[in-house]
Amino acid sequence: MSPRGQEQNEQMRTEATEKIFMAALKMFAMYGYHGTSMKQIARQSGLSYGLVYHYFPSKEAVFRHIVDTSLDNSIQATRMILEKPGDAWEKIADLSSFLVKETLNGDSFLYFLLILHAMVQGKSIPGFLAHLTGKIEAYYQVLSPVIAQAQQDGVALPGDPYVLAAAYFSFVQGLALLQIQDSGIEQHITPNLLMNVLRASK
Amino acid sequence: MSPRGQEQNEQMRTEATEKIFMAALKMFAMYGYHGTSMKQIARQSGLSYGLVYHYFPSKEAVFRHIVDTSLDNSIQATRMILEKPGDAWEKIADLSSFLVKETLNGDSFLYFLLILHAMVQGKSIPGFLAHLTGKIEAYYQVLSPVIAQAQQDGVALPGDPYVLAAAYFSFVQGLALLQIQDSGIEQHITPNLLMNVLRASK
DNA sequence: GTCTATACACTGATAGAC
DNA sequence: GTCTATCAGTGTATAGAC
Repeated sequence: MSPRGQEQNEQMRTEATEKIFMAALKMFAMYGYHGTSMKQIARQSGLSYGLVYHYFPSKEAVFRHIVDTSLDNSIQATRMILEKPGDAWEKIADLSSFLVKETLNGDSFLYFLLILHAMVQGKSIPGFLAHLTGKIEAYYQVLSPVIAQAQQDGVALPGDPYVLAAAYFSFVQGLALLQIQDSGIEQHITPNLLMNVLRASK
Repeated sequence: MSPRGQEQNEQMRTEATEKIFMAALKMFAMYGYHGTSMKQIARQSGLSYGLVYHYFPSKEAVFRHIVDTSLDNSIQATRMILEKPGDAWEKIADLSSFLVKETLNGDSFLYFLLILHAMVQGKSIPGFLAHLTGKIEAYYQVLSPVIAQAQQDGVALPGDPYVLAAAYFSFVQGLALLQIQDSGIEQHITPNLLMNVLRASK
């Protein structure tokens, strides 16, 4: 049999995939699917070109994996914030704070940038956009019941909670676009401004 | 000299460039810069491959021209709406109505899709993002004085009008993203929802 | 598991006939 | 002005040595 233990083998495997994941996330988030080459990913990861193809069958498979994982992580983080105790509007305030501070300026900014690229370029990858849209709708469904509660409390706008959730996340994506421009304006975006999309008029 | 009259020559020229423009707009708006090839543009325009290069020196030149023209048209349309008589909040209502109805669902939807691609892929075209950001800031400057007036009227949120203008247009771009998903939600977005980003709390 | 070398299709751009 | 043919470079993916 192999002189390497099974667990050591496993470790090499996960280490390599982790390196590929981080490199691909960075490159795809910055330059998009068509703007990134497998050569760039290999170089960024520090591994050889062929090794990337040892772990992933194609460039598209890498992209799908990165996008799926990023979305799942984002949804999970959102779900945890909304599941904490407190009234509906407080939860929305917490989420908005998280999104503006942590996500738009912090480390997980790459996630939102990646989703941006995925949505915009989804049409050119057959079957991808439908898959992506399904995942994003799961996002809406996490937020909409909280919005419905806030409506009952009289603090959120009337209207279909699902539509409002979609509008809210659209605004978040729009703010990620603002971040790309790097004009300094994004520093002045407050959680309050984001919450305004959902706030009742009077 | 040439058997063709000068004006006839001119007409062929403008006809061809117009065809290239429309084809490139459609392709770039749908598939982005890196996702579109010159072959596709030529095919879509109905002209030959070589002729595209007769009118434009490079793919990048085509892209820059399309993006610049689209942005200029959008800014011009916005300026015209905001210059009409009426109080500040009415102007914002008119603009929001225009953006939601005409732009996000109408023909000029391609413009916003194109800008989306341009911003997201701008990093991979040297010097392009800075140029683009400059143009978009002109956009903000058209809207911000109207917001300032609405603040004096007590109907708009307090805060830097320029930042609010940036947030407003970010939301519009976010809604264009929603349109890409084609889930039907975008049909339920109202001008009122868009205006909510700027509306005073109470 | 890791690497280098290579096959093969496609892309941007050019040349040159008409 | 319009077209086809072609070049040089790059991209994805694979083969095969270690």
